[in-house]
Amino acid sequence: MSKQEQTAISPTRMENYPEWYQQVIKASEMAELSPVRGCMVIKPWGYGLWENIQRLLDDMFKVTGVKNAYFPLFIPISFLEKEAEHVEGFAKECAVVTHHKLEKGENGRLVPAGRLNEPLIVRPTSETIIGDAFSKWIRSYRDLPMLINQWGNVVRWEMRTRIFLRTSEFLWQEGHTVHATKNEALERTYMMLDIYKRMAEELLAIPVITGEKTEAEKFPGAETTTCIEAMMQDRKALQAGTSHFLGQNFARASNIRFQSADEKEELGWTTSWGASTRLIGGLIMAHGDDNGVILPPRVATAHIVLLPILKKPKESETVMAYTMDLADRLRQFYYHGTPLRVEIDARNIGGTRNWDWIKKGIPLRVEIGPKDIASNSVFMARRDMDRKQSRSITIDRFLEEVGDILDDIQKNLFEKALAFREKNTRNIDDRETFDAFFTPANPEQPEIHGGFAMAHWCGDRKCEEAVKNRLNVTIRCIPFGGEETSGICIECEKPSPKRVVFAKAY
RNA sequence: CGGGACGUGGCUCAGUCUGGUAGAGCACAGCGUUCGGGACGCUGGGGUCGCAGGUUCAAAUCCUGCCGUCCCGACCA
Repeated sequence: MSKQEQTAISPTRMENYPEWYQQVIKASEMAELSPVRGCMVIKPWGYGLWENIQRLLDDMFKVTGVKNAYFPLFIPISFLEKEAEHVEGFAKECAVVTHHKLEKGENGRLVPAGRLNEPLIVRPTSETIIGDAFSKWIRSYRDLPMLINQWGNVVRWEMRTRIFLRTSEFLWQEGHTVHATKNEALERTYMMLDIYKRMAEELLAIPVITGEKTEAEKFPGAETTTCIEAMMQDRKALQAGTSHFLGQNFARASNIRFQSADEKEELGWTTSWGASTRLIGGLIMAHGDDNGVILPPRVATAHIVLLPILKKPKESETVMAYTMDLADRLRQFYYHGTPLRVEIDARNIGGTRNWDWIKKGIPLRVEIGPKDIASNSVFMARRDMDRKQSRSITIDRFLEEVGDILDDIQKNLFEKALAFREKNTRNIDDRETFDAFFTPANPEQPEIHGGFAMAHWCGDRKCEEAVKNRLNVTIRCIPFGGEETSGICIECEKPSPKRVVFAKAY
């Protein structure tokens, strides 16, 4: 065997990024493919992340007055038909329920029977069915704003699937609100986008750009779609959350009307906003390295694993007792409002045990052996640092500093990701440079290339499409903020007031 | 849905061209020796070779169809 440093994940990110992504998920036991085409099984280590994201996001929503509710999985086709653009956008990828029972057919196989009068679709999103409820719930301006969120699953029949990033069924949250005025609805749209930005940056440690989608990229039926866009380590963009201003389109379609203070009947103004299990894919691709996942402490399924060094039976008893006691003490520590999540792995399987946790990306590994106990210390390794930087630390200091250490990991991950994005974001002003930026040296086996190109765009859909056809590069968003600098469109050279974010995307 | 590759124990793959009814490494279980360590030895369990037909005395191997996975396009969170 060669003695050179071997990575736990093969291939490495540089060698083959898509394959690395799949191997990381397998090695970390976060999820796996299911027997159902395009659907995944989320395993405990992955689902734990989702639970944390869910809880923290939910808290942020509730602070702004949002309440949770639940609406049906099935939607009558006639509901989807109500909003023209909406149908256009989703009809192509709907799972349709046409029967309500099974009967024994030939060969004893079960066959669908009992055809439904009106087929149902499995929700690809719930604007229409929630709109229908809202139309009944809302009578007067006193009922507004209506602020509802639903945690659930949706189905979109995808051509090509990728675990966590694009599966036929995925878990998400969809918020739906109704307001008396346009401004209030717009305000809510931006408020929720800001929550997503905070969630991504503060909890997932993923820096994001906020902005507005172009006409071509916006949600079917929306007036405007806003989004957070993150850069993955292959320099592609990932849309990690969206918030839509729906104008009065869905209010009209679902007949959401209210009586205003001056006794007039008016149409409501609605918004919707969502974030999904795709976030987990983003987390993996933003922070993972060639040894596996690296979990940001704020959402990590577990924060710390205790690894007792068990040798001789006599010592083992002491070491185990000590380990259990340390676990208890750690669990009494509150990290950002929740008790530390501590695992104990007492398997006596040699170094494999350590590597299992490295691949899973747990922020802190703590070894406890007889020598540590004798010196009142533990041996601690941080997942965000080199393995050789493990160090001995006294128990007292560890207990005192554990929160700071986790915060430091969190901060370190964010800063690394931010530096990476900045390194791979460029202002580009001419087409030659632009095309070169997005063209791999070896098209047969494309190496990691490109990034975010901040370039001028005239606003014409045709130019956007031309770029997409030529390079498979799209406008990820028209970023908020940023200075208004006039320039010329990267495609047609007509004047443009502002740079937009061009990138290849997931 | 188009173009390409692939489908053999849990994982990675050999065997397929030139049919003779399954192999390796890793993982798993037991025992022992090691061990602040991705250890080693011995022993053992586990596969009707994606599915369904067909050709043949005989099919993982040849033929047809289907299903699934991955990559590249079209579509999308």
